[in-house]
Amino acid sequence: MTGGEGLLGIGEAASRSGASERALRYWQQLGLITPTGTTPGGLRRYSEADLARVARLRELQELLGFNLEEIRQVFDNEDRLEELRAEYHSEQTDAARRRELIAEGLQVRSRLRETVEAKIGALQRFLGDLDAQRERLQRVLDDGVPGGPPREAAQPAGSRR
Amino acid sequence: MTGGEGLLGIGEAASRSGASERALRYWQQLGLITPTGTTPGGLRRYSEADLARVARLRELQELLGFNLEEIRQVFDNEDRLEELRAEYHSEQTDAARRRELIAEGLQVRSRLRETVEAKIGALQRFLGDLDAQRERLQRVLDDGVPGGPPREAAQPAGSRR
DNA sequence: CCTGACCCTGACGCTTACGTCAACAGTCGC
DNA sequence: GCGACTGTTGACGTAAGCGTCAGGGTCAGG
Repeated sequence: MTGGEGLLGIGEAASRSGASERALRYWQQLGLITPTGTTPGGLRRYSEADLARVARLRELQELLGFNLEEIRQVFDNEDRLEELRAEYHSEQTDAARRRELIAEGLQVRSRLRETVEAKIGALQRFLGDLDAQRERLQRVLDDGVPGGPPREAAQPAGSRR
Repeated sequence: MTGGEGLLGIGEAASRSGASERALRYWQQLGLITPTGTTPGGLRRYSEADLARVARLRELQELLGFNLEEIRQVFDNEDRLEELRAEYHSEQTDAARRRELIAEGLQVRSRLRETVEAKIGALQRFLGDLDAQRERLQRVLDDGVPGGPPREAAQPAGSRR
């Protein structure tokens, strides 16, 4: 076993997360992924939570097409929510303040939700166009290829209705 | 009016498509967008069809997150379909051959369809996670903020079930 | 305490997708 | 056929997001 505790060296963290060591260091430089611990000698030690954060980063990057600056904003939001949760748990936080905190958490998620939904909508329009083309070709095929030729012009999505 | 015919100079084409002149030239260099015509002096002249192709390129780029190489492949497919359509209309093409051509057209679209659908699926998982978080917070809010604190750990999508 | 595996910090390189500028050429209305 | 505008081809610049060294330091096992 390599880890003195449950923490991983950067090599293991890299291979488990699928990212490169260079990327992990770079993301740390940007303040995106900070390893939970460091050895006295200055070696990075990653926790499972760190790996989860890496996975999330890659998801935002590849699925949503966010750049690292946008991802930083998302992370800032989520880290803010962590703070809120901490304050939420504090003894000297009353019910009204707690409602505020939760409301803010909801807002942050709602904003991200809209972005995601817009993207899904666009992709679905795209898919709809594709299906329309497919169906037309399929009909021509089913009809035993009659005189009616398949007409088509490559056009951008959103052309239905 | 600028155009001798229905064709546009690169400036007009750029401002109408929303792309830059530089981008149009660059895309042409990569073989992605070739203006329909050129003047005897070598000036590019863009047709409406060219603009549609530009719009499609930008869609693939921004919506699907494809890079120019991937877009080139999509365009190659579509251009192949154009050829197929041309052959389809030819007099000396018999019914069997036509069926083949249509079948190939369907295949090309099906492949692209899968890519798009995978992406939509991933985004929907993402959205589902987001909604789950929202609902949990909302419930806590509706329940008048009881003792049960909102538990949460930022985790990658695909964690439902 | 020593070796081998792992890791550190610069620092420069590279790719994609254009932006920008220079120097020159084509087009069009009058 | 001239001026104003528009366009052309290089060529170099740039920004993001890392890759890839060099020249060391760290750590666990024996």
